[in-house]
Amino acid sequence: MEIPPVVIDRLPLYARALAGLEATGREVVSSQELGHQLNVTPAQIRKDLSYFGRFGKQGRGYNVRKLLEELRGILGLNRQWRMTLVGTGRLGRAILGYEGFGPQGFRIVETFDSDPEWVGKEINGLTIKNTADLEEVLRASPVDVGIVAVPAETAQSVIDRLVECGVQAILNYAPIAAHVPPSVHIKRIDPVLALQGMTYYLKAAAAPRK
Amino acid sequence: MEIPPVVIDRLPLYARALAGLEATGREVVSSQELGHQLNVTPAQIRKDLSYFGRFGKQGRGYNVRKLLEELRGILGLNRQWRMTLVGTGRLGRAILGYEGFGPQGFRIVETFDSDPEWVGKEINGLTIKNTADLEEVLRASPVDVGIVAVPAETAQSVIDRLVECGVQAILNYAPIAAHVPPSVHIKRIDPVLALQGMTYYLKAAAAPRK
DNA sequence: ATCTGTGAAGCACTTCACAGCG
DNA sequence: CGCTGTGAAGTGCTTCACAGAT
Repeated sequence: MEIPPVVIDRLPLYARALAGLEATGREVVSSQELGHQLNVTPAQIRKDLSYFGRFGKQGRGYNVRKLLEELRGILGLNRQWRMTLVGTGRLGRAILGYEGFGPQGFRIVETFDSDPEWVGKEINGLTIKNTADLEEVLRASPVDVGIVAVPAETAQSVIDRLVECGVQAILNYAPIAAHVPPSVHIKRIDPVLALQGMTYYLKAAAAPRK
Repeated sequence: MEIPPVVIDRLPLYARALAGLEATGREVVSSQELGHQLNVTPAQIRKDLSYFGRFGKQGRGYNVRKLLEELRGILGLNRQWRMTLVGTGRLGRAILGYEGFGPQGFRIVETFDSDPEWVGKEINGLTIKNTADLEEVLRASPVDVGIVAVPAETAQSVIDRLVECGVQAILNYAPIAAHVPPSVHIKRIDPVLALQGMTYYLKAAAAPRK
């Protein structure tokens, strides 16, 4: 069956909430309660889950541990995912230092920069390699995900090369709308776009200028 | 007229592409070319713009400078927006150092932390204030946007307090689904969710484990 | 001849509403 | 009796297709 992409995007949200509930020792949860916690309608949650199976018990709700395990299986969260970071500028180094990836099974195992000043240096236990050697390094040490944190001008070419290396998922921090073949998944992390999408609604009620 | 939210989210994308074209001296662009650059159908672009007016010339396309100016006006990108950052941990400090906000008119003018170790210290020319004094500080120095970079446990309470201070837009880096009144706009920046939404598609074709 | 602006058609996602099970 | 699972109805967004402007 073909699952709507929006559904896939909500599953990690459910998984995270369930992990929180499990940590508190909660055993059962209803779609109503989960929905309230996540700002999602209960019907939406039930419909989303119904694409994958029947995980609940009528009259009771969902077993927290069991549903979490199911979602982890569906999303592939039970594995370790190998990632490469390209670009070790300010932003790239912040990504390298981000503590949020590891606990969720995402590990940066290779990192690249094109500045000779940085190549060979070590950050967080990783030696920065030369972007020129990307293909060679990734051939010996394949990764599942590419993280792009290079300037806008070089981002598309870096993405092309990652795709050429067989990388199927890319997290793009560069402010460009990248082109990738249909088989490759790419998501943009772009705080400026997020802000600009909100200012539209603020125009009328802007805080007094100082 | 009520504009679909997805339309608003695409406008900043158009504005960015137009700014790029303007920088190269381009005077006219068609919906076809813009769409090709951004992976958006030409019809979508024309429809989106038609919510706000008739900016193009039939047979020719859109004047780059004029359309960009229109979009800036619609989105409120011609102003300076005052922001506050709450949380100066690793992530918060990276946000403070991010060079992408300033050129787009977004300026962090107040920053807070609850750790006495950090309060009073100066980063990037900003003195870190005590989160306990949030209300007092923002009363004297109101902001348009709040950026939340505190741990998950305290994020909701910080968001509540920002809302109480009249902040109408929030950029949330904490891994929680926050609750805000309908009048407040909030967007999540969450690379882990983004990754988890892609691994679903990778499960089948994962790179060989090392 | 070309490209916009736009009603109308089409598609995708969300919500409803209720049968059925625990 | 409560809560799931799910067809069917409803909603909102996208794409089509073409009249009309230059």
